[in-house]
Amino acid sequence: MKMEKKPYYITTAIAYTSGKPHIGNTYEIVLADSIARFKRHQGFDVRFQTGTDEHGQKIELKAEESGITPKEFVDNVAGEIRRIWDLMNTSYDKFVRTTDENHEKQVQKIFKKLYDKGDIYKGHYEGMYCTPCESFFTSAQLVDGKCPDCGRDCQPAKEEAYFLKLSNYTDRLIKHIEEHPEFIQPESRKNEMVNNFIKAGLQDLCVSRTSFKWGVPVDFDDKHVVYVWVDALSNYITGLGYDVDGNCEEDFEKYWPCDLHLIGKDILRFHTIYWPIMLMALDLPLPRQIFGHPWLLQGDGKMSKSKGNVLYADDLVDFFGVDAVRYFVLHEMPFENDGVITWELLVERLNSELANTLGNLVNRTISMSNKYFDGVVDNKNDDGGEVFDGELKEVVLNAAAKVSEKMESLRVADAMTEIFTLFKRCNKYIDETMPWVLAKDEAKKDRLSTVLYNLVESICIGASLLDSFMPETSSKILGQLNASARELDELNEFGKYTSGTRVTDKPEILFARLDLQEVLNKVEEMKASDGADDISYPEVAAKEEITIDDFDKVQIKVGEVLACEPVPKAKKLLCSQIRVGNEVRQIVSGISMYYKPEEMVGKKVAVITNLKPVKLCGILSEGMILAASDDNGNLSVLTVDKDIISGSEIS
RNA sequence: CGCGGGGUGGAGCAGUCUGGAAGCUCGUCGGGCUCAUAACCCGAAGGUCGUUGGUUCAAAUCCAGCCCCCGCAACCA
Repeated sequence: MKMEKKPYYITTAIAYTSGKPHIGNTYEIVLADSIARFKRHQGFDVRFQTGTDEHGQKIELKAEESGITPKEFVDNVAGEIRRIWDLMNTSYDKFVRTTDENHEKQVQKIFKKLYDKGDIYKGHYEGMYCTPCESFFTSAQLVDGKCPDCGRDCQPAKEEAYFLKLSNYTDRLIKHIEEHPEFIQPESRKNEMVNNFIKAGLQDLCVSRTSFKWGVPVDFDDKHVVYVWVDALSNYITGLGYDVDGNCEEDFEKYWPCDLHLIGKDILRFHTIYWPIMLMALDLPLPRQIFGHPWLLQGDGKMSKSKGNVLYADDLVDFFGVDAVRYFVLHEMPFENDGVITWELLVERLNSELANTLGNLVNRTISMSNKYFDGVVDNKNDDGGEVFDGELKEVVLNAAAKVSEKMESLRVADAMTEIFTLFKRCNKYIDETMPWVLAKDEAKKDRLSTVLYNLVESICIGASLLDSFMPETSSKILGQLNASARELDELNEFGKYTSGTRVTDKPEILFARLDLQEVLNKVEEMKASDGADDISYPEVAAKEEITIDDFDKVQIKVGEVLACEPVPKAKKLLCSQIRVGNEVRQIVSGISMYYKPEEMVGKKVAVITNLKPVKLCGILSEGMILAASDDNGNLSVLTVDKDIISGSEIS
């Protein structure tokens, strides 16, 4: 009788559809995919869900800028995201969109139910409000009492809003976390959540907005739309066919509670506090585990278009192939700390592990089989009286258990290391047994055949294990060996490869070595061609028209920088002494990221001289140096074209 | 004293929770081998584990102070 498969439900966070996902976003889905695939190999009935979060003001605005409807906008981006997920060969079972009709309907019902239960109540969101921007800010966010976005005045305002009451459930949540140590992973994050947020006292969560329309409407109060969290987090249950009224689909009964929510560390708070509380309010069981993975950073940390170091999955795939990219993000990411991805590192990994260790192993094994036995791999059971076979088999037969052990604690990178240990052992075995020497001795023919059989069999086991992480490579290898994939529980037996099978006579190179310099050159070319048709001029919101009299209120003069030094304790500020005519002013400017103090000295710059002095970081600033800046983090101070005496008025 | 993360051979990291001979990949040097994708295998050099002090028979690991780096927040007049 066949055992009923145990269900296993894994999700990624749903991706926000404000733009094309970069390699960091892609990391999460690949990580989830490797776990999902492995669980399937372990015999679980896996449900793997991902999707897109498509509502919100930002999307409403972006769509407006592009002159299309929000729905058209998110359809585009969601399609793009799905294309990349598919390109990465991820095996999700369900792609949920928060604009799905069913999702929206259930979100409304969830909202209503929580309202009826009293877990959601109507209140007021208070803060400083900028009318033109339709945005609330806390007073701390304001810049000199003005809107940080547009610089205009803000008024204290109250907006009607619905709130999720958290206090009803915090005790239960703390208890749950304490009783389920595996609930929040990695563990270092657990303490952060409990100590920093839960025990510090939770503020009720604002769950509706009236300031934009692109969202799920609150059906009993049409001024409001449901704000991000109730909408987005619900996807984990609506995607399974959850129904508030109890008419849930079979999938929901089968797969909920979720076994693993895989998310970025930045949204751990929402998943470990608000989401469980929502579930408690709905009388649903909590997910078993939430894992906040680290971030994949690019190059020297910051990514910016001007530096050209934003990496996208599809570009990387063009260069290296899907599995090399999967290998990189899965194997080169530290478990808890952020990882770094660069072209240099990718090339290095590709060459050393994939091309040298794995690709070359498969290639040399197949070549020898062809050379010595016309491709036929026979097990003659001749160990040549040596210990090497036993040592090889021990490593090979232990691999599956070791991989499983690592995967149990979600140590995906370590699991892959175990597989490569197997392949490295195979390379060593070749050196130990020296098939080319055996080939010269007719009497050693059976031994030679056995050696090659052992290699092929070992590679089959390794390739089968590799399937969860690099599915395409796994099937390529097995294809070349004319072998079929094996399930995990078949990997603890050596000798399942059918003796007498013929391997391919045309071994395909699995991973070609790449020359770093060539890759870097191509990357430059790519950037250049991207840049050519993609110069993005800064988009600066137009200000209202002014008269010459308005302009005349501003006094600008030429000032010569006499001295300049950094402001202690301030990161961005430089303090300059500037001669303006016959006076010397002290001016503080936020330019230290772009100019060294000594570079400033001697420059003749444009200075606004009749600006009300203020203190910045405790230092008096009597004016302002004019500078231009773009969206890509470049800044340039204005200087005079021909030499002219300091103090000259600019008009 | 804003919040957080980190400082381990030339580079990138693991090990830190649960003290007990300092490990992995790349690079360098030497050797072996020629089946293979200038690949593979073996060996070596190279680290007072940021710093100071404490606990201990024993500290990269636990405790306290300090220094430096990176995000975020704040200062971009």
